Amino acid sequence: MVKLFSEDRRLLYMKPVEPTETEQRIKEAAKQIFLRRGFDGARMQDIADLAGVDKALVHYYFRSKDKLFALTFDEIAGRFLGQIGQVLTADVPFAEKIRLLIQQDTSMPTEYPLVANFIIAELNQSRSHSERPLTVKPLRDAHTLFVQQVDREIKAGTLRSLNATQLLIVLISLSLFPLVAQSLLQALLGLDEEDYNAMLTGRADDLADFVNRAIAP
Amino acid sequence: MVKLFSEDRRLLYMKPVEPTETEQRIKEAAKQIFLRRGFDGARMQDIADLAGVDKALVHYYFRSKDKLFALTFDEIAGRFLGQIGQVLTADVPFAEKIRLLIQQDTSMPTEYPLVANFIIAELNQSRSHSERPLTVKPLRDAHTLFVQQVDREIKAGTLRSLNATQLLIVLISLSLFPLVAQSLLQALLGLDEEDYNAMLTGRADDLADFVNRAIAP
DNA sequence: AAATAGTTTCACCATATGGTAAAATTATTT
DNA sequence: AAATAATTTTACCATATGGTGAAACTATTT
Repeated sequence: MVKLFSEDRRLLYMKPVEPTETEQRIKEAAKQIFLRRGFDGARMQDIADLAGVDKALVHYYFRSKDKLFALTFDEIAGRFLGQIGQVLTADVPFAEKIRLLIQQDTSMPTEYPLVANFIIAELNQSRSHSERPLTVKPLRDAHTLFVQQVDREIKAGTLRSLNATQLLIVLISLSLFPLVAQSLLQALLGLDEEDYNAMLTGRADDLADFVNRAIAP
Repeated sequence: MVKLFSEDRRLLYMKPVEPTETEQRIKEAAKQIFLRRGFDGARMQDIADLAGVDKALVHYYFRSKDKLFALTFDEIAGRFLGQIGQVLTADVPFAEKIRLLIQQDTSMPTEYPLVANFIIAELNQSRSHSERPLTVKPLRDAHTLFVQQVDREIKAGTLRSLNATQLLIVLISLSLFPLVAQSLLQALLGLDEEDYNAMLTGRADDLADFVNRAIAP
């Protein structure tokens, strides 16, 4: 039996064999480093160190920094956007959906703000997006669904007439900005991290109430 | 007459003589580069090129990348935060203030999103803030004033009872997030830059209306 | 005009960094 | 157990990058 592509299987664009444990460790390390430092700030050496392997191994498994980054970015962004999309398309009453959207973001593991921030920062550097709009595709569908639901509710008279897309932007803004701009807001409000997080906790209900008042017929 | 500090006057922490035209060009170039690429992505060479001078001159005037960045950051952040603070403390009716807050952000020169983004990104890298909380001081005052105004309005019955700080966060979120996360939202909504900007334009009135409904007694 | 001070350019350095070839080692096949 | 393939380590390389000293040049003083 002939083995094609020997010595190089990690580079193929087909699902390779089981990912080694090493490979996983490197991936996880890459995630941590890229998340915290961004593409430009990340060092292949740091990733290797965190994974406890030699730098050459990182290249062995992922070829280049760009490739490793692309992979990492897609994974992070995919999960993140998937979550948002899921809520957006969830089959729950509208008022509840608002609470969910906001709550999910403000009650997430510590990593979440990093994630939101990372995605936005790297998208803005246009390093990641242009070639891979795929990640965002499911979100676009979510958008469509959301607009439909809003329009339905408007027709049903349970919502005042408004632009669904604008509402969506409002909701995402309210839920994500406090995470993305945590450092800025902390400074502005004069809060340390603990106080700030305390302030975010339990905010969902108030915010949902806030929004519901604004969109009531 | 003895001249102290010869050959080195640019490095003193006292207001030096007139800033040279060259010095200004370098500062402006630094602003552009740092704004677009961030600290890690910025290259001293690029700054020099953009300013049309030799790289050594950049160091002559500003010593190190860190120093140049610190200077640039303070200037950018100072102006930006100052603007927000100004609106926050402006002596206008409350409803109007909301419109102003939102409008100023959505009707600014193209540079504005970059600025907001830059500040948040660099603050998050904690590269800039910890040593220089100064920049944010005026904003803290603005915060205090804003809270007072809201509380006054609540007592006067023109506002329903709510947490002023939370309201402030809402307002800033609504105005800044669409700028900060433009790339993300564009992708999500499937809009190109032109469409996106069109969507933002004229949004202020609707948003003000939105908020006013939410906070009406 | 000589001297001094300030500005700009040139030629470099040291180090950091992404990346690689090849040897060494450890599975896996046959 | 030989042979083959996959993994890991070692020792590098080329280039990019922040930074600097000194020469060259231009203003300013005296």
